Amino acid sequence: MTQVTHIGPSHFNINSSIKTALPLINSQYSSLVNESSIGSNINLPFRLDAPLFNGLPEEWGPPDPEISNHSNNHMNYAGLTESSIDYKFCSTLNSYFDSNQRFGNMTNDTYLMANSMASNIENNGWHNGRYYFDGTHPLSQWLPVPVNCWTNNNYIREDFYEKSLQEDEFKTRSVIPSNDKNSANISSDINHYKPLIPDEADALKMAKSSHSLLNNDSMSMCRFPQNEIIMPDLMNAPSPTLTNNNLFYSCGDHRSGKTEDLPSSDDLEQFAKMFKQRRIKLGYTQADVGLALGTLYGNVFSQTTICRFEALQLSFKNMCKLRPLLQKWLHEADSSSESPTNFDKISAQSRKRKKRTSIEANVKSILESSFMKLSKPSAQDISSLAEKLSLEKEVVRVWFCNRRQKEKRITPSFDVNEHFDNEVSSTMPFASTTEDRTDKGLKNQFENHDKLGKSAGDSNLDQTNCSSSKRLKIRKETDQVSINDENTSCRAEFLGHSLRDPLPTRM
DNA sequence: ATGCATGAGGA
DNA sequence: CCTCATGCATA
Repeated sequence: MTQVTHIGPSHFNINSSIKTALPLINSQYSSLVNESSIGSNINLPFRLDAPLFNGLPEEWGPPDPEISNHSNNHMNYAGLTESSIDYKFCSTLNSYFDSNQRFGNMTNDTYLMANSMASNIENNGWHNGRYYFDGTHPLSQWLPVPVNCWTNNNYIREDFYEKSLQEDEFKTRSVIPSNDKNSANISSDINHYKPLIPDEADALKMAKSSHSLLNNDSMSMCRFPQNEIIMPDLMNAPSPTLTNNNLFYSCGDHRSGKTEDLPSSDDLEQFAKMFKQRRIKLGYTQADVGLALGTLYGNVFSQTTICRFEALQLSFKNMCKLRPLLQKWLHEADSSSESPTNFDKISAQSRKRKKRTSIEANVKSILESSFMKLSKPSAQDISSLAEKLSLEKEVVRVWFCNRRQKEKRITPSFDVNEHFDNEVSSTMPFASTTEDRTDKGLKNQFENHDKLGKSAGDSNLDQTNCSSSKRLKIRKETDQVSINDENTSCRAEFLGHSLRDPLPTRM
């Protein structure tokens, strides 16, 4: 099922983006709810029936009175200027992007908002100096400012800000500098100001029971032509990538007209994340899923495999293969309100398995270092190594096989390497984070794919190769997006932030 | 969640 | 012998 929702145009009147978008969102939402299959995923950044203040969700709360005093702008809403409201909107979105449910629960309305903000930024001089540039205000921290202009207690003057936009030192600002003493009190928590998030069940209930609310004036207020934006299908379509110019999709590979729609690594990553989240919410274990796949589609899988899928620890190809199955299962599970089903145990146990040999740490590290030197040792290499380590040759051989396989996973774990990487990583500017590792792993895999793609005319891998390279590219863009880019400026931050900054605390 | 293992399919 | 998908058994 490909759910394509047309709304539009992409650049609807932004000056009142929220006010305008709300009814539109609501109408979108109501139609989404009719699509039972995805209804349960809906998660709005505010309650649909939230009391409105001046046309905006009241739960967004009152402003900091002190800050409002500083504003010499017309107050539209609770002391915030219209632009600030837009900004809040943006930060709300960022919070969503940031959170684990970045894509899993992101819904069309969110995309709509994102697009609204992007348009706003692009077309309407969104950052025209009417914002609060005070680091203490939750809204302001998302704004790009030159580092040297950022002070905690002063507002940046409009002209200063304008100027800053021209300058190279323009930096994104997603984290309040720690060397600013005054900012100590506003560190991480406020730094990721979070909107109130409705309880999911409530939101759904509300949505389902309030069609009237959604349908009447929202629709009539929606005076936009219906044909420009194509909304992504949340469950099936390639997920959006916020790193490129188009907010709405990171299309498959279109380079050769054939066999497209192989998911990109991003897609897989997002799907896996979403999948896990849903699975847990639905109360299934990894093992349950594996068995269910058997009863449903004849393909039983072990807990291990499901686990690895969720952790992106399979090969790219393997991930691609499993995804549709899991997707299908998710649909089933999502729609049928049944609790975990009873499953028929399949108990065909084949011949006895070799007792698992456990390799000692020190031995392992020797293996590891020899792997670094030579990942594919010859039979002789293996024998001699085996002898040296007093291991069975077969064990060593298998170890290398497994090690190579591990190397090819989408997200290889680097635990074993750490020991050897110490020197390298200590020279790196940042502590090694999970994300770093992920990137490293991904690159690794891509490199492999690239090689493979070139060396042999292996058509199987061609596609893999494409998406991999693409992904790499995207990654790179992401990395640079905040540095400088004429037409990205604000937008870049908006988008870039969502992919790179630490997860918010509350949720 | 992972380490060591199996077995199919390929050169 | 290798790669690849996959899983038992265990940390």
